[in-house]
Amino acid sequence: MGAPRKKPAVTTATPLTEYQSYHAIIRQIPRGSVLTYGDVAQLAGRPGSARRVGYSLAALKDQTVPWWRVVNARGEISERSGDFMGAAQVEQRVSLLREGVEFDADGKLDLARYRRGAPG
DNA sequence: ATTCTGACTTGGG
DNA sequence: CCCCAAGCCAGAA
Repeated sequence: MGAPRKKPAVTTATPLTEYQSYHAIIRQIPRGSVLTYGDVAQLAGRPGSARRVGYSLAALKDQTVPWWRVVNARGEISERSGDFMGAAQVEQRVSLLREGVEFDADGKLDLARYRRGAPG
């Protein structure tokens, strides 16, 4: 074929980075509901990459992402590194409490109840 | 280019 | 209930 291919005149839409795809999913979690890291990874079509969902949140700058609605598979708020006195964990818990999510004495929430798509 | 790092999950003992 | 090993793989240095 004739003309050599050149660079597209207009920048093609950059595909979402993996992190952005996780953030897009997290943005859709309704108030008062949660999703686990594994759920987010799976919904993004990357089962097995749960860990990286957390990493994507650690790198988060976009304030519109409700990061506090993501908990681990045991219904707990995960610890992060470099979190002085667990301040970030407290912040997450308070945010969820404000949305009506209740925690038991062990600091765990009932996934069967609050996980997005769960009854009740 | 290469190496190191995780806000996790699952399965097995 | 606890602890551990393996799997995951894009970013950051």
